[in-house]
Amino acid sequence: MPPGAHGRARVVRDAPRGVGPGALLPRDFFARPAQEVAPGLLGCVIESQAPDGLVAVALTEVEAYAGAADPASHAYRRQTRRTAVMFGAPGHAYVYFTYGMHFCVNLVCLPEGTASAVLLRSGAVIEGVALARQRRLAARRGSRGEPGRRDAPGGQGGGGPGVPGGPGVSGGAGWRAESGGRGLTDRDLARGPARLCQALGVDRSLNGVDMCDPGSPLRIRAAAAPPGSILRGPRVGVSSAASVPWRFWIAGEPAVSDYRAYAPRRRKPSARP
DNA sequence: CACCCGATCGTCT
DNA sequence: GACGATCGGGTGC
Repeated sequence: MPPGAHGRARVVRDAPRGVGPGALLPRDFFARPAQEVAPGLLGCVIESQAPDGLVAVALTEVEAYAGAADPASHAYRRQTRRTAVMFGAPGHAYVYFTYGMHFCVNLVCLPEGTASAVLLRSGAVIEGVALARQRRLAARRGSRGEPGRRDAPGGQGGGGPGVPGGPGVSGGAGWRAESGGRGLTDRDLARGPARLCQALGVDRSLNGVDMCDPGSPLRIRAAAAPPGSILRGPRVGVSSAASVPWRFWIAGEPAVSDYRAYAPRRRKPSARP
């Protein structure tokens, strides 16, 4: 069973009418419910313009969150300081921090005063691959000790996984970086919401930025997914409304999260005497 | 490959 | 005081 096969179903969507490929998506594109916007975002390109360079990612997987109508949404109960951006104007980025170490980014939908958003889950890096890889590796080091060890020579002797001429899904995907790219394939650069943010250099400082502004550090350009390529299924890691099929992805794309049904974590047993 | 677990902290109850 | 819209490393089959 391929990733995300659970509950999959084909989706027919309306292409972003009147928006030529490469143009920034207009704000009114986002002034609709997230579940309508979401499939239209697949194939579109997120551009991150930072001092250290440009990274562009073509979206392959997204999830819709319907605010007040959706128990799984951060905006389900009421507006808080954290979720304020979701209640603002459409076309802006809602960035949140989770698990004490990761960022995730959403695109705000519906007009101001109402909350709805699309979580960007995965993408394929189509520009700035070297920078994206550098950021991913840096984040990896930072999260877990091991500060030293810069490019331990060690050689990748051992019985490396090899995988020389495997049936590459999209050409040469799957090759590892020569130095230090231990196990980090192109496919994994922006696969998963937190990894996507790492690759793009997205953090708290970008919360609220306007994705429709050409001068913004984070922008989104129109592009089409292959016709008939969009599938949908339940959202990942969602504890409520788990059966709502508001996760959308591009069929056959390597850069899509593995499907994991929600499972409550076990709590640390209280060591009481 | 499947499953388990630890890291780590802002947010809400 | 719990618990995530997660990730990555480890273990064990």
